[in-house]
Amino acid sequence: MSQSSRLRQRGLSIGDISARTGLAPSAIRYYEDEGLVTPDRSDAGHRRYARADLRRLSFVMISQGLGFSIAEIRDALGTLPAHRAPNKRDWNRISHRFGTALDARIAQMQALREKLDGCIGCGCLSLATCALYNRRDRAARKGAGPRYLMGDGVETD
Amino acid sequence: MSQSSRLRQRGLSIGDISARTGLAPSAIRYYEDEGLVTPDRSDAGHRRYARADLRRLSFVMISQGLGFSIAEIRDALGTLPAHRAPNKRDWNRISHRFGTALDARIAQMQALREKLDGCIGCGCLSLATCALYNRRDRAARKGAGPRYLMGDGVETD
DNA sequence: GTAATTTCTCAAGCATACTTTAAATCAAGT
DNA sequence: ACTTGATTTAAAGTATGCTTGAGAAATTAC
Repeated sequence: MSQSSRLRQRGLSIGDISARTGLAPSAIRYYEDEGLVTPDRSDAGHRRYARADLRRLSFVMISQGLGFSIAEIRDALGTLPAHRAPNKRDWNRISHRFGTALDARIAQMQALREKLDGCIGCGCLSLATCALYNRRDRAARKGAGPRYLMGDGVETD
Repeated sequence: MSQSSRLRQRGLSIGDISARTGLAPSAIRYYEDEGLVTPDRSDAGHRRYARADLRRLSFVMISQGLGFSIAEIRDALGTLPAHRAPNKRDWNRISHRFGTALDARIAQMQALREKLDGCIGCGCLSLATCALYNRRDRAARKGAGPRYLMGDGVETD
């Protein structure tokens, strides 16, 4: 590791950030392209990150893990104060917001699960009449959307 | 619609299937490329579907809505009897399997939600130490994975 | 001082799940 | 018969979230 402890002139290098977050440098650069972090530049044009960016990026990782898209994460990060490092209170507010959204998703999955149960029971898996299968449910999915947290396969009982 | 009622010589056209399932012809062809349906061909090379394919495709739609990937759906369909039209019992079995997988996903989301709560409480959203943020959780996501059911944004409380 | 490592940018590639487009053929209606 | 509409193929495009590769410049290590 370059010299993460001395912090060089100003800030951490992308390698330091990569080592500390576990994110690949390419991913970190991609997040910058997407506006999730905006590091300074050294005289030579190398990225220099602030310590606060570590927390910012870990929020990104966590949110990704929770299934939120880059766009959603960008929006959430946009609510953080611009000219001072976010504090604990700021992060709690933003995390709480995601927690609420997560609850909504869980509730929706449970609702679908119950509908599926209904379908299993009545054997109606036939379309037009099936409660699982209607425009509302399908129209609710927009774009390629965020990824699933657990891509676990279908396990047999 | 061509002549869906008379069934022509043998089976339904892709247009009939599209009209009945709501799927775009391009999607239906794509599902064929992916091995989810294997229609016959007319003398001229046009696809001819059996009635059983309607149920098969609605299963695909429902499963997609539940967040399963094409690969998972293909695997599940692979367990259906090959040389007779699947009956109610077959569909129930396969649906039940997906229901179980869905339950597992819900449970995992709830676990993550609880971890997030813990993080909000302790303000630990800092990385290495955060329970939400570890290789296990992240490694569990494979590939681009299936899409979310509801791409609903983050709503404010 | 020199070699090895890191970083830089930009473009292209990969996976998933499709849609769109183009040019051609087939089927249906009148 | 002729026109309109449906279907065919293969290839390319779209969106998301990155990774990989190439070539060059900067930095670090010895």
